[in-house]
Amino acid sequence: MVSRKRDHLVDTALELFNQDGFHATGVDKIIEKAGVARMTLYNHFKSKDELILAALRRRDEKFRNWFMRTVERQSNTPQGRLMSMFDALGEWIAGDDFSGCMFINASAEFSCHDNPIHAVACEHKILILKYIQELTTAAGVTNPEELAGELMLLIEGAIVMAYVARDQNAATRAKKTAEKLLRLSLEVSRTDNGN
Amino acid sequence: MVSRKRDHLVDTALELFNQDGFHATGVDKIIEKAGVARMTLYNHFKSKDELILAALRRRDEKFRNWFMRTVERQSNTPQGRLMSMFDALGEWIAGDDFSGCMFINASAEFSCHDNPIHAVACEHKILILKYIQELTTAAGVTNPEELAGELMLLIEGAIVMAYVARDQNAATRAKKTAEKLLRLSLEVSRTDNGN
DNA sequence: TAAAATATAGACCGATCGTTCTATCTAGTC
DNA sequence: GACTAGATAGAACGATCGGTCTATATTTTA
Repeated sequence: MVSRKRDHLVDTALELFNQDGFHATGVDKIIEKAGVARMTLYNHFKSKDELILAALRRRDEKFRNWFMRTVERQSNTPQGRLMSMFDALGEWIAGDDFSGCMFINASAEFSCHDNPIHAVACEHKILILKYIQELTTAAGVTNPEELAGELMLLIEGAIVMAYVARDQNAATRAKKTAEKLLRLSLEVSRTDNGN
Repeated sequence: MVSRKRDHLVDTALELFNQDGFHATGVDKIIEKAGVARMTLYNHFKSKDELILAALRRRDEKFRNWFMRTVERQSNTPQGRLMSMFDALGEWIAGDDFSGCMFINASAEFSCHDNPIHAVACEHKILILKYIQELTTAAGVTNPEELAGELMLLIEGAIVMAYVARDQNAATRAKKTAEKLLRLSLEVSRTDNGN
């Protein structure tokens, strides 16, 4: 049996970390909100850092699942899905509980690259990038990795501008730009085939 | 006379905040590294938050000055300068003391948008964007605001990918992408003039 | 129903947090 | 040389931090 207390603890911590940050969220607040005894936390996790890691891993799983499912529900073609990414992005950003990207935030608070917390954040970004690469490859462009890297820059940039500078149009602008870049990649692709 | 103690305090705090983050940097560490008495800090600043604000304001001033000076030294034409932005970006990212963008990091730790600290971060991003808009306008494209917004996304995305995911090529990729977008904007511009 | 595992409340730990106070000392001004 | 403003070291404040311990209660499993 997988402990429901443990799950609930991770979910609660996730919410608080997302809202207020990692250092700013004390253990006391977490156990109080979770309605759980202090020792229950420490029986499931060696330390607060371990709880942070567990929360980030859950976040990674939930977010990527939601992202991919949303993208793939909105469109059936690879090209369409590349564009749908930015609709999902916009939906996320417009949500009430949007507090930026938890992994960017985690990296900000745990700057040392050797820190496992930073490593999990790094891994998350790489997994997102890999997913985009799958889509660009399926779209049949000749430079799938290049295009994926470009779209990744747009996504991360939009997250930052939406969160830090409260730019309401960040996702829309990113999408428009992505359309231009996709079109360029397809033109190159067509040219190559025509040779 | 402007207090040198105060200046030194701000510089020291700036360095520590950049390295280790805001919550993780205690007042004790700051005064110890600055070689200054505790009350000297509290005579110049009402609170740690005020010191954080002062540090961020100095960072904004120093960074923007360095950025604009570097860009304008490297090229004389508006178009060249738009591209030079990404060389400066790459130089910054490759530096030993690169710990991501302090303003993104500050936003991560002080998530509430009403917080003056978050507000300063927001202002910084807007000022950078305005500078890019000046360059795109001078470059004579028909969509200067649009292009500036696009380039801003690329810059912020590159910062994030370089810091979170340790992407060594983020600035280079951003530059290549920027070249494509600039070319598109110039083509549109030429087309418009030709009508 | 007995045994084993898990959760509970709450006291307690030492460390650190940001902040204040005091009393002494140093530097610059008249 | 007297006065003033600023800086000093260091004790002390209450609050909170992450983490441990214990003794009791609840649940799960056999």
